[in-house]
Amino acid sequence: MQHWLIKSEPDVFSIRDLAKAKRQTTHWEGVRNYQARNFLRAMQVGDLAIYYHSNATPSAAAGIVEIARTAYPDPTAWDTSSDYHDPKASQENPIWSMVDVKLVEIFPREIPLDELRTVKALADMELLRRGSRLSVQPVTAAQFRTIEKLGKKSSHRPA
DNA sequence: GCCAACGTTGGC
DNA sequence: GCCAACGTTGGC
Repeated sequence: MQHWLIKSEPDVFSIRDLAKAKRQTTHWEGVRNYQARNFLRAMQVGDLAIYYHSNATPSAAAGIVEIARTAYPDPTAWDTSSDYHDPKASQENPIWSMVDVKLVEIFPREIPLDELRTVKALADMELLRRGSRLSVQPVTAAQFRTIEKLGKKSSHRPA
């Protein structure tokens, strides 16, 4: 099984919006970067992903989702009324892909970016690289487990 | 809202 | 194929 990290701006679609969605599942539409798209296409049903809130106050790892459907054409690409419209895309040549993701859990405690940066086990993560903008990225199983554990911790204080 | 870093576009 | 100009991302 593979592990991933996907970014969403909570003002656009937060993990709480996902919790309210039908079957707690949504289409991961709107990816318009080739590297990110190729990662979407590599996803398998059952893969797990960290749900990261970008452009947030603060930006933070917010929970976990699982891949519920492998990549298929993203219809917003050829929808002229969509914010994600791409004039080069069409039904015959979709160009862009999306997957379906299903909520697994909202962390009891969000892990802010500031804190992620202090964790040695996460030092090599793409997310933490200076200038990194990739919205869909692989993480190692070890990195995934580290973030999962941090999310369960109630606080920094001893229990 | 600012702006650094990055990806894409298009002229040549 | 180079690279300047432009648009976007995302932290702050």
